[in-house]
Amino acid sequence: MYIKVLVELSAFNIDKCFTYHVNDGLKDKIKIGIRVLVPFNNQELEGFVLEIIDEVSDSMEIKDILDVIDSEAILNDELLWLGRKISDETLSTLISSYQVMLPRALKAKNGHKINIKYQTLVEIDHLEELSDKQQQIIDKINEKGKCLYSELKKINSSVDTLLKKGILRKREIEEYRLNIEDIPRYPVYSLNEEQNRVYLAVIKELNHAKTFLLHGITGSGKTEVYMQIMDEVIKNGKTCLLLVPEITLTNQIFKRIASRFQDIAVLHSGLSDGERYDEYRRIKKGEAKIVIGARSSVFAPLENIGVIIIDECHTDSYQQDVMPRYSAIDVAEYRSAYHHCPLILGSATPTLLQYAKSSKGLYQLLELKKRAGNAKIPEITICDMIKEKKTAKTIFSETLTTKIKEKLLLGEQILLLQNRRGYSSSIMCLNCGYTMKCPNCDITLTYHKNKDIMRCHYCGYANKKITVCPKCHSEDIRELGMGTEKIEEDIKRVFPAVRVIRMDLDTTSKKGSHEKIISSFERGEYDILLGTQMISKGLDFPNVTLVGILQADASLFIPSYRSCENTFDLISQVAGRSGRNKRPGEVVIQTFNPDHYAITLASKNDYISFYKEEMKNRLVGKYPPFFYLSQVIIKSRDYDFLSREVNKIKNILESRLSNMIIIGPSTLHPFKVNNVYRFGILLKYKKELDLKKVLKEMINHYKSNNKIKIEVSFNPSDI
DNA sequence: AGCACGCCGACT
DNA sequence: GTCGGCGTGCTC
Repeated sequence: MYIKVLVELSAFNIDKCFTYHVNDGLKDKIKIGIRVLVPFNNQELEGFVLEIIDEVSDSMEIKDILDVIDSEAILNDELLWLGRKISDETLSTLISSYQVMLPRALKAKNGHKINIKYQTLVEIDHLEELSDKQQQIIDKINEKGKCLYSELKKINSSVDTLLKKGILRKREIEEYRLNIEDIPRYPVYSLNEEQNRVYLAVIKELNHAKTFLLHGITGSGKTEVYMQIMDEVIKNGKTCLLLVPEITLTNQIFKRIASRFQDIAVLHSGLSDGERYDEYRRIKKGEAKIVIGARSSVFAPLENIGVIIIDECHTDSYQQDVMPRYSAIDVAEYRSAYHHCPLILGSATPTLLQYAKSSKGLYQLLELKKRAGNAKIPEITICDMIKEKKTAKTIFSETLTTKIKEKLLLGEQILLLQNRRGYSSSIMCLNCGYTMKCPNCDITLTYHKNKDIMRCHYCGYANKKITVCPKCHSEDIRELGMGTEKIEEDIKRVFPAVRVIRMDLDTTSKKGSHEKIISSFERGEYDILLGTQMISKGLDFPNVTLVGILQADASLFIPSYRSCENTFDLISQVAGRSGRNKRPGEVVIQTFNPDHYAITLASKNDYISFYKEEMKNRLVGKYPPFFYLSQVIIKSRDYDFLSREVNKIKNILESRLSNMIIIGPSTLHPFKVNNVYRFGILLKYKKELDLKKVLKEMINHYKSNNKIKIEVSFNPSDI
């Protein structure tokens, strides 16, 4: 018996099956989709079995596999197919496409072992005449149905005697590490007319692979609609997959859904490897009816999927920006086709591309234009910081300061958004203008005051803050710009009695800290939640009646064709956190550009006008949705070699691709990450034609050259 | 001569 | 990715 094995290494030149021989001892254990251990270039590597064959034709040297790792296939037919599809569509290695679908415990990778935990269950085998003490044990088992050995042992030690006599027997069962604490009860709302229309439209298509765009303003009750659809799906004996942008949201949404449904699994980056593996096994065994999770949960090994829902579908966290550069939304479409089930994309601010697709009829548009219940749309004030600047001594305008004081008196809560973490955005010498940069990356270091270090937000490099300029030896060093850390300091200065909690990448790096911050704010232990964009999406705090956006311009002037869209999204989303309950909400937007259309239209909650306005710019600039925009990324540690090669690549692309606007090569930002230099070539096109073929050949041509790496990012969100 | 280091091709 | 083969260049 011979097998074709895809080994664990992700490089284009070995991303193919290698043939191995299986000796008779291991023959019976071989299945397609399991992992095996194989010798490979004087190493031992793990790999996936993709094919089983009886004979080999030519006389190449074939080695024996060393061992079989799994008893059951970890890649089923659907996942095997999905992996091939993703690798074809995104020009990623096949192995990376399979690895990304699996929890760390099941990836083909030699080294780390993540165990399954077991518990010992005690069951009754038969009955006999027993002593009182012994009878106590039997009664306990009868009462509870099943009992753990450890529990019984606590009652009295006769359990061991009973086991020895064979009256009781032990059985090992798998233990799941994730413990769900008490789930609060959430009310079941009946759908209003608008919601009901959406519900019925989806229900009608439950057996079809149809994609819906649910455009519902913030607070319009999308979650309730999702739940009622899921209810119907489960009644039909099928399963549901719900994707949310990040961990912050998983827990909040999880609690709401868990209060109504059973058999839910969660998958997100906040879980330990062990917990994640447990959740994965529960799903695989069919014990979970609903899976809630972030991007990679789109690969959850659910069978018989009845609906896939992607909440906040405009979010760029559904795009992975390392190999395989897939979009969870695309993958969801593949799976919806496979399972013949609907896919619902929900958002208050769909991307222009998504909305354009719905106007073209590629997605069926569903709308929710009213807030659910009696909640009102928040009142939004735009605060012109040019006028305010004259009087204000802090980053807080007078308007915002007054409103914060008001809300504090009323005992209501406030959300403040500052989309930049750390203390200051950079450190500069005022004498010579020198700014501190990361030695590995082409990026200015951010000052973090509480640890008194300067940190690179790309590679994590950290160093003590300088007091003397390394260039001119001046001691006139200043911090420029403001991050959440500095704002927190400011808040404490301006509002001394206020209880403020900060939520950003730095305060949420510990496991479980997301949940801690959110629930303590929810319980009213703090007045103000200050954070980066991680507080902007989906959170639902009934007592928040004021949202302040401190520097709304920050996202407006980053050099991206999507900066206006991003600004509009951010304002709309965070504004939507205000006044979600009985009391009306307010929002203050601080900006130096009070007349910018992204800001004025967001303040009026006018998505359609923004869409129309922004579409004009996209047409003029030949940007999506009018053109596809993709990027060829070329990386090397060798700067000279790279700069020569990128021009060659551009020339080849130009000669091979017609009907395409080719821009570049230009340096990516940051140019250098972890001592690897990076160039990008932009491709704008209306029709793909033979783009993938040409790019595949390009990758093929360079695959044996390990000095240079080429990757392609189709429709990336970050340019 | 002896070996450390970098480059490069190959890996079933 | 990482092993080994080979060449270069430095040191004993």
